[in-house]
Amino acid sequence: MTLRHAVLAALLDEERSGYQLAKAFDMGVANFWYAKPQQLYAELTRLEQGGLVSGREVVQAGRPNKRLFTVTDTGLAELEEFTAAAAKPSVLRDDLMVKVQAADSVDTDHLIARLTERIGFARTKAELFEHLLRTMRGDRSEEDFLLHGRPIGPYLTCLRGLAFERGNLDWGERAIAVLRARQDRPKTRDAEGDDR
Amino acid sequence: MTLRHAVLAALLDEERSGYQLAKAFDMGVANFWYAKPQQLYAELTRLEQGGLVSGREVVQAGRPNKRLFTVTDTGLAELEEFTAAAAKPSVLRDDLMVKVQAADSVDTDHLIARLTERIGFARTKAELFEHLLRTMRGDRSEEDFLLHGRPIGPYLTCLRGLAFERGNLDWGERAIAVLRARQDRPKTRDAEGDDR
DNA sequence: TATGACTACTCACTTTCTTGAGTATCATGG
DNA sequence: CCATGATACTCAAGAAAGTGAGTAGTCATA
Repeated sequence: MTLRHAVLAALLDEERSGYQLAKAFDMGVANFWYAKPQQLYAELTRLEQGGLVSGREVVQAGRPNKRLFTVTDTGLAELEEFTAAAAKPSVLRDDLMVKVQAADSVDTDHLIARLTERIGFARTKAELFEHLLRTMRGDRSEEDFLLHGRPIGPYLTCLRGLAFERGNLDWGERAIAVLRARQDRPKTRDAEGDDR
Repeated sequence: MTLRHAVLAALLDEERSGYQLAKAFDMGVANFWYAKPQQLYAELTRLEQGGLVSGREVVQAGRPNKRLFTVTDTGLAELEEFTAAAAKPSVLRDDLMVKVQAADSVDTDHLIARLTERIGFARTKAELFEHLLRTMRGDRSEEDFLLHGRPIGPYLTCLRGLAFERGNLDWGERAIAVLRARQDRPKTRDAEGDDR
């Protein structure tokens, strides 16, 4: 039930509409969580019913009206409580890992294709994060921003996101190099005969 | 529906019982996926019904009998197909990120406590992975293993797991340092009054 | 003038994940 | 001799997450 808290956290520094949230959570700009629009609208409804956020209708000319949501004091209290409780250890849960785990039994070219995809994706995201970080800190240095800038939460999660994507990148390149090298020289020494 | 494939991948290099799988997936030794015992038993049943794995009863003295599962050719084909399809971009989905995202509105000491927990956890896992890697490669060097050793899949995923945990570690320490420094000097310069 | 793209959102449904409880046997230690 | 813990699983229920399809108006492009 963390989507709930992720939404609260996303509304903290600015009131937003469901649609805006949807954009952010879908594009992965919200580097700390991911969700589909439908989930967000549903969650916002629940949060509003529970009094954790409050929405106000904004009438717009030339486009549909929208509802902007803000976190209430109850919502803040909920977040506080959530933070006070132990976080569950994060686990990597990743399609690509499963595929690589099966590397010995599966077509190497396919695998390299998947890794290449991932590298491209990681590179794009890394650039996006770098851009976001620059935007957040404006003209000051990173050290300066980390000490005095605001909001610091999004900056820190963005840093993690960036490191994560760089990790994807490095690992992906390494894995491809390894798989290629093994492809060129399929069997040597101890790898003779069998496998499965 | 990737648990399905994760189970197949885990059965590749050795036949295993549901119980063994459960241990591995629960402890996070299976660094590429995570699942509860009940899920695994359920999944194994489904896989067997679909003919993707086959189980054989092993009668044991002094303890309950168990069923060991192997991947069938159909199962291998399924994995192959799975690998051929594009992987969905992995996303960080992590309680702790949500908490840090809310850093500006939430108690800093709580947050530091959560980060400290995570660091401890990451350190343990990193050591576990290092140990696993050493065990897998035996007395040879990493380069040597990467080129000639087997199975290579688990080694590669383990490398990713290790890098990931090191990333957690570094980031966690950085974040704590930042939060502490800001706590000591809560408002300076540009941070007065307003924010963002 | 219709085609697609963007804003803004809703409904209904399915799959997946998580939780809690329960069964049964054997080995170990106090 | 009784408690604890490991092995080896099953059943049932619920919460969370994900999917597909649909509505409806506006705007720019072709």
